[in-house]
Amino acid sequence: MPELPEVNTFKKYFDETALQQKIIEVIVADDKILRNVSKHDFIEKLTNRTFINSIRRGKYLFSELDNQHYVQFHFGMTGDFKYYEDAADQPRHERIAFRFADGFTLGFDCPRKFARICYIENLEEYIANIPLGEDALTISEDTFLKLMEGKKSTVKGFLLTQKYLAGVGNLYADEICFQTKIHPASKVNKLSLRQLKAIYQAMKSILHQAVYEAPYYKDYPDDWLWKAWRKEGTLAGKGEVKIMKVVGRTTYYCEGYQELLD
DNA sequence: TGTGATGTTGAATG
DNA sequence: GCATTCAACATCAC
Repeated sequence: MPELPEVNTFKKYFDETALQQKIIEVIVADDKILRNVSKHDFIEKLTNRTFINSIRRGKYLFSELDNQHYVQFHFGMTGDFKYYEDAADQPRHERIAFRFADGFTLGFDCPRKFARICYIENLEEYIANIPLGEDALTISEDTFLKLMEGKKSTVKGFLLTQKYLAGVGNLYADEICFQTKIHPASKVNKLSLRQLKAIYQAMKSILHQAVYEAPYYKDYPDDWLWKAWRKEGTLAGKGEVKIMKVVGRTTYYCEGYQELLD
């Protein structure tokens, strides 16, 4: 699930459940998703600490501890939080869990272990050293246009590259292309300035709607490509929905409706 | 049974 | 060095 809007939902969930509570126990059932820290050190560093804040950038969630260090949560493809009291509610693929003083537990569920959890002592320095662009929700049009300038990659490939801008994933990239009537395999350097600006505007509008107006997929507007997602067929007045691979990712687009500039 | 999945990365290539 | 592509990662659902 987790692209920018979903991670934003995770942040809200985290803030509502985990902040300002003493962590009395850290459970590491599987240390595969711990990256720069050993299981032993992670447990030691977090036990008896308290989360006091969280920051989202792109698809990353950085949770601040009361010693000004941070825990990074990246959800990979299948990461999710679950806050529960009864052990029977423990998620099936819980890899890491924090037990709080109030008896509740925040579990990090992740069937496919593509998630990454790190311990960060200096957040600014850390972010400066990973290839992570500005957040897609707040990046300025000027910066966005400068980034796209002269790029030979496909539009979709550009939007998915987190070092350019952080937060757009496979499904939102398709939606942005659909709403701007641009084929996802079009080359960035073949687009007009008007089209580049349209991509920026569509990205802003789509992410904004998803973050602020549609907390669940089912709430998305009916005219989004999403509604036709996962099935090929005719989209009223817009043509045939087709599936192809672009930069190795499954891509939905509307043939004849989205212009291919190659 | 085989296939593919909403993400990232590091090696390979141009 | 830079831009870009692609296989690999681990597991499960269809």
